[in-house]
Amino acid sequence: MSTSPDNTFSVAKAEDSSGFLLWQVTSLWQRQLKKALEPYGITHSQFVLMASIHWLTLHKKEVTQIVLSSHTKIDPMTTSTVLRTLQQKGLVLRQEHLTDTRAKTVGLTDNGKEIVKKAVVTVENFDKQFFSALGASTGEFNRQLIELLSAENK
Amino acid sequence: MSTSPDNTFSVAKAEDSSGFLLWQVTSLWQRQLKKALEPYGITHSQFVLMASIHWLTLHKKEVTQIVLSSHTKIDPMTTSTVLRTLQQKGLVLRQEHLTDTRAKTVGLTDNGKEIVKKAVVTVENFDKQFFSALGASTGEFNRQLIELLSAENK
DNA sequence: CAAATATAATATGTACACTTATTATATGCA
DNA sequence: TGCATATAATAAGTGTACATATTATATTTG
Repeated sequence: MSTSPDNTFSVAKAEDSSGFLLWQVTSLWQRQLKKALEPYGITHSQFVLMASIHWLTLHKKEVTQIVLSSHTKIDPMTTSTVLRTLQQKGLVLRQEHLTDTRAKTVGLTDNGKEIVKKAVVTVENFDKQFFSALGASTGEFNRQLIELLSAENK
Repeated sequence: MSTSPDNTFSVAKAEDSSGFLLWQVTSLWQRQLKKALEPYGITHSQFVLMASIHWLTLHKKEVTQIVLSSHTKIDPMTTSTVLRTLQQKGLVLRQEHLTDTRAKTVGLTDNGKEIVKKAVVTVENFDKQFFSALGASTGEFNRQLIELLSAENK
C-alpha cells in the first residue's frame, strides 16, 4: 500500500444521491415553470401565494400572512415581501384584520383573480407535461413525497 | 343552476400536485441541509460546487467554471459568483487556463479540501436520515427522479 | 487568412429565501 | 389584573438564481 485512495464519496456517482437528484429536478422544474408563468408577469412564489389565497378564500378560511406562510411553506418574511410586491402590482389587497390588529387580511383583487385563474390552468398543464415521464407511477411518486413531508414535520 | 361554482383547481387538494409537493419537499430539504452545513461556514451551493470540484479533480477532469456549471446544473453566472465568494474565503483557487485563456481552471485549496471532505460525510449522513422515510423504495424514488431529469434534457 | 460564429466569464438588475432582531399586539396564567 | 410569553408582521443583511447584455477569446468556414 502506498498512497491511500481518496474515499470522500460513498457513492460511485453523484447521481446516485437522492438529495442531489431531488435538488436538480426541482431546479429544472422551477426554471421551466418560471418561463411558463412569464406571460402572466408573475414569478413562481407570487403564483403560489396567489393560488393559495384563492384556494383558502374559496374554502372560507381566514387568510392572513401567517396562514399563507404555513400553507405554502414559504417563510413568513418572504411571504410578507412577496405580498407587498403583489399589492404594488395591484393583484392583492392587504387590510387590517378585523379582530386581530397585528394581522393582515389578504385577498385578491379582481385583476389578481383573473390572472391566477388562467395561471392555474397553465401550471397544471405544465405539471402534467413535466411529470408525464413518470407514467403510472405518479401516484407512488406523490405518496413518497408526502411521506417525506410528514416524516420531517414531526 | 344559479351561480356556477369556481372550478379553478382540478385537484381536490393542492397537496395532490406533484409539482407543489416536489417543491415543498425540496424547500424542506434545503432548509435542513443549510443548517447541517452551518458548522463548516458554507452554503448549499458552495458545498455543491466544492464537492464537484473535488469529484472532478479526482476523476482527472479539467475543471473550469463552465464544466462545473453543467455538472452541477447551477447556471454559469451563479457559478461565477459563488466561486468568487469561495475564493475570497480561501477555499478555492481560480487560475488562468493553460491553453484557453478565456477559461479559468478551478481547484480547491488545502483548507477547502479539508472542509469539503468533512462536509461530504455530513451531507451523506443527513441525506440518509432525510430519505430514510422512503425505506425500501429509495431506489425507485431515485429512478423516478433520473427519469424526470433525462426526459427534460432532450 | 479573415469574417462569422461560438464559447467562457462576468457586469447589472430583479426576485426570492432565510437569519436575526425589532415592534406591536394578543393571550395564558398566577 | 398584570406580567410573562407567544404571535403577526417587518427591517436589514447575506447569498443564491436567473435573465440580458457585454467583453474577450477561440474556432469554424468560405
